[in-house]
Amino acid sequence: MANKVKFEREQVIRAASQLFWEKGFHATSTRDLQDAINMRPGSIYAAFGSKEGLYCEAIKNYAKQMQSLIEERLASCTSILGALQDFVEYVVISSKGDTPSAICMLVKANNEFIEKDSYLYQISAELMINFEHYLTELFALAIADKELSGNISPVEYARFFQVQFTGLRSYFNRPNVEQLAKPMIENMFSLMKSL
Amino acid sequence: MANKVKFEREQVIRAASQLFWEKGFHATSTRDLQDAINMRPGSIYAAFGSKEGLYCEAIKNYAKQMQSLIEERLASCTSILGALQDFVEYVVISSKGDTPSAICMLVKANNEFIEKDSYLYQISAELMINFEHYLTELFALAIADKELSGNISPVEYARFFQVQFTGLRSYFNRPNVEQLAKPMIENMFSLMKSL
DNA sequence: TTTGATTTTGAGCGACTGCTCAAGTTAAAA
DNA sequence: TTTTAACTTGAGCAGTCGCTCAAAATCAAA
Repeated sequence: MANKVKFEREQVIRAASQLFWEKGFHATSTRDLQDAINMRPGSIYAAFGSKEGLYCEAIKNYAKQMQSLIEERLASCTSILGALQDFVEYVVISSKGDTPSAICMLVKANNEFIEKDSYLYQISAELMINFEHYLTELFALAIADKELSGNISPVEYARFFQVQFTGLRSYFNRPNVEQLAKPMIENMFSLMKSL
Repeated sequence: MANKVKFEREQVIRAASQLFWEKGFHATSTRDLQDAINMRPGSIYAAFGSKEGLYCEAIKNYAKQMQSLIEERLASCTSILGALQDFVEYVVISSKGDTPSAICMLVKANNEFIEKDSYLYQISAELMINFEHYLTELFALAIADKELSGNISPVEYARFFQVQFTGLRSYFNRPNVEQLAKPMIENMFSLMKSL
């Protein structure tokens, strides 16, 4: 009995994610979304409940995609720091043209949702904390592999990475500075190795 | 002949600036502004032309205020780096409670206005470049005063500062990390002195 | 083929947006 | 005191917002 859903959920969420990442939550209208994911209001609200509900799936998808970018590079690199540097260079430099924004979607969310007890703020904060935990594990491995000194703890490396990475992405979200990216990323990593 | 304006322009712009800084441009409605600056639509549009016009004045005011925070500290400090560290500590730690957002208003603007040829994006980009120039001059003085090695150029110090500062403000725009701010800022400056 | 549960559609609701402008108020000049 | 140009007011316009829901379309089971 019954009918079957005609849209591909994963692919709809990815399309929505791109739009939300580019424009932010407030500046993205439900009409924009309808066009981007090719669904009518009724279907969208049946599937996701609200604009917030769809955004929620979208930002979780973003975080997952970010993590898999690292995982791909860990699989093909010999060193953890090499994989991370590859990742940073990809995000800040190579992917520049195909990406909706230079700025991390989690950071954008964190900036946009000012009510700290709102659901979407808390989701974005949680995803950032998860990412820091993920990085902390990686840096613990890097210390164990003698890639890093271990003079500071894994979580301190993770914080250092987050500050640098966020700062760099923000810095390169402006025109006419592209050629500075490579050397500044190299500085970031040589600095980290000297800690 | 005629009547005189009854509002104090500077003070109105400051109030608008606070609101825009907190909520961003899109999420601030003209009704919100009316309440915040205690003016009716007719007067606002006579004085500033549009919501954009008022935002423009507001963000310029923000940049000026930021610069005078540094200047105050330069006047009362013996060293340039000491003044800058004071400034960073004030912005990231001390002012936390009285401030509409932990994030720099210029950075927020840069994130929000995605059309790179829009007037407001260009204003925000210009103000950031001005700030970098200002920092560059300060670092040139710091090198001349032997506070910094001069192994890298003043503009490279300025870029380093911008990346760190933006990254830190972003990092501390979340709950339960306050006690990390002081040591991380100290690391930032001892790192800079070791470059 | 018919049935009937399920999904899709899109007109349109009530609220809110940025903004306008005719009417009212003010105060310096006559 | 009267005049009159400048300023303030707020009802309300045209457009957009997030979202609903009755009607149409779809397809597995009977």
